[in-house]
Order: sequence, then structure tokens, then C-alpha cells
Amino acid sequence: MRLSKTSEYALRILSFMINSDVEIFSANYLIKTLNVPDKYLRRLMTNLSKKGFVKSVQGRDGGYTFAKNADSIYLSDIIDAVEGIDKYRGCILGFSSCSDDNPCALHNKYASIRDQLITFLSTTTISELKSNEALKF
Amino acid sequence: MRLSKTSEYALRILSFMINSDVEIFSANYLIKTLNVPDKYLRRLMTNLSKKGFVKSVQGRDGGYTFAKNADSIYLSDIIDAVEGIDKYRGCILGFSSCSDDNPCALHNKYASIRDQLITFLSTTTISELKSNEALKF
DNA sequence: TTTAAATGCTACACGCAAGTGGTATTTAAT
DNA sequence: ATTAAATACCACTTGCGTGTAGCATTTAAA
Ligand code: SF4
Ligand code: SF4
Repeated sequence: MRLSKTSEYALRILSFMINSDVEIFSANYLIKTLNVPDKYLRRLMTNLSKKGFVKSVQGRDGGYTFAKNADSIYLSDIIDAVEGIDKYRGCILGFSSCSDDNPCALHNKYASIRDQLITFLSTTTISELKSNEALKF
Repeated sequence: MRLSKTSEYALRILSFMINSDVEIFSANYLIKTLNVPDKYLRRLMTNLSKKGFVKSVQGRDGGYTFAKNADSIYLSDIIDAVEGIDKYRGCILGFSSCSDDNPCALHNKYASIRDQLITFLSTTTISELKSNEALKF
């Protein structure tokens, strides 16, 4: 929070894919279903493909599938791939020089929440996004 | 996290002010001390002044002071004033339609962290930024 | 009253994320 | 072979947060 729109899109797409039993997903299908802009989604998927998260199949009847098991893909992997995750590790005041040893009055409370977020993102996998409820995409 | 740079600047400035016993702060002084761009800081302070957080004194020997007691100014007030805080209340996937009642698999874990952040920001005041350690601005 | 030191205002420039357009390439069905 | 349906690529545009420039206004001191 606040993730970039690109990260949102990526997580939304992969979350949808893991919750569907379709075998291969065409860009057009994803675009219409998930309200992600046409060319933007294509570029994003090509990127995720190059990074090894999804596999793209060209030509007629082509589309995208997972390139590896979804329980080996962490949310932080995706975020890091599409926007970089380091900015979420930083200081809430934008400082880079100070440390845990010499914290300002904000640091302890803030760092705790920040660390929870990082831990959440880097321990939750795409397959954990599988829901037993009806999805509302 | 990630706050906008403008919010960072605002918090940094007010944090510096509450930790200093100077009575009035000129823009030039803040600019040099806090590494915030010249005109950008002035515009920001004028904005904070219009919103009632600081009071500006024009003319020679002018500058900025707190317009009200710093323990009545919450971090969320500042953030809301300069960039809007609603975006931090949203979904990590960018959805707006679903509720706590019908959550996706992410929601509970994520909402907990998000709520902690919101609570932290809306219960911590500027005066709590007062530090007994040497500051490193 | 002139000057200097301060804030206020407005318009413009820059950088990057987000979004668009057009064309090339791949592949299966006919 | 031709066609249709799909991805890949590249350049461009748009929107917005950030930063800059210049001038106007206010006020205290000399
Ligand atoms: S000590 Fe304060 S200023 Fe330094 S990183 Fe922590 S929150 Fe930021
Ligand atoms: S239920 Fe899931 S998609 Fe809906 S707001 Fe919560 S995290 Fe976002």
C-alpha cells in the first residue's frame, strides 16, 4: 500500500488465473474479464513471461499459463519484478541515513508495521490467493 | 508507505520544528537544513498555512510557526491535507467493489496490516515526534 | 522613504508511471 | 497457400507528482 497500478494488475491477473480452471488464458479474455487496458496488459504479460513467472504461447490458440508452480511464486516476487520492492523498505520520512539503533520517535511503531507488510508479501504465494468463495472480478 | 514526497517533506519539516526551540522558522532556514527544494517548500508551507496547521508571518523577520498545539495535529491530518489519505484505505488489488463480508483470500491478512497503519497515522500526533535524542536531519 | 528580507502567487518545465496505436510475427485451421 | 487469431515490439501520448523561474506583496530596520 499503495502498490503501483502495474503491481495491482499483475496480482489481479495471477489471482484470477489461479482461481480459474481454464488451461490457457488469452490476452483478450483477461482484458475483458479484468478491466485492464489492452496494450498495457499485453506488455505486462510479456514482461512477466520474460521474468519466468508465466509462459506465453504464440500463434492461434495461444495465450498465457503459469510457467512454474504458483506456490513457488511469492507476492513480493511479482511486485519486485514489475515495480521494485525496495521502496517499501524505506523510512516514512524519506530519510536514508538513520538506523534502527538511533531511531526517531516514529521509527519503532512504524518499522513494526512496515516489517509486517514486507513479511506478508514475501511469505504469501500466488496459490494462497485461491479462494473457495465466488470471485468478484 | 509509500507516502508521497510531499507528505514526507511535510512530516519532516513539522518534526524538525517540534524538535527545535526556535520560535519562528524562515523558509530559507528550513530549506537549507532539511534539503527540501526552495519553491516547493514555500508552496507546501503556504498550503499548510491555509489548512490551518501552521501560521505564516509575512515581511522581514517573518516565517512559520505552529498555528495550533502540535498535540492536536495527527500525522493523518497532514497526509490527508497534502496528498489525501483515502488511497491508503483501499484494496491491495485495486478493487473497490468487495467488502469485508465477502473477502478474497488476501483480505484478512492484508486488511489487518492496513488498519494498523491507518490507526498508527491517525493516533500519532506531531508532538509525539519530539525526540530526546540528537536529531539527524 | 528607501532598502532588505521575508512570504504569496502563477505559470512553466521535467520525469516517470500509465495508457494508446500501429505493425510485425507466430501458429492452427481451412 | 490463405486466413484468422493470437503474442511481440516500438514509438508515441497522457496525466500527475515534483521541481523551477520570476515577479508581486508584506513588513521591519536603517
Ligand atoms: S529513525 Fe525515523 S527518520 Fe530514521 S528511518 Fe526510522 S522513521 Fe525514518
Ligand atoms: S477482498 Fe480481496 S479484492 Fe476485495 S478489497 Fe479485500 S483484498 Fe481487495
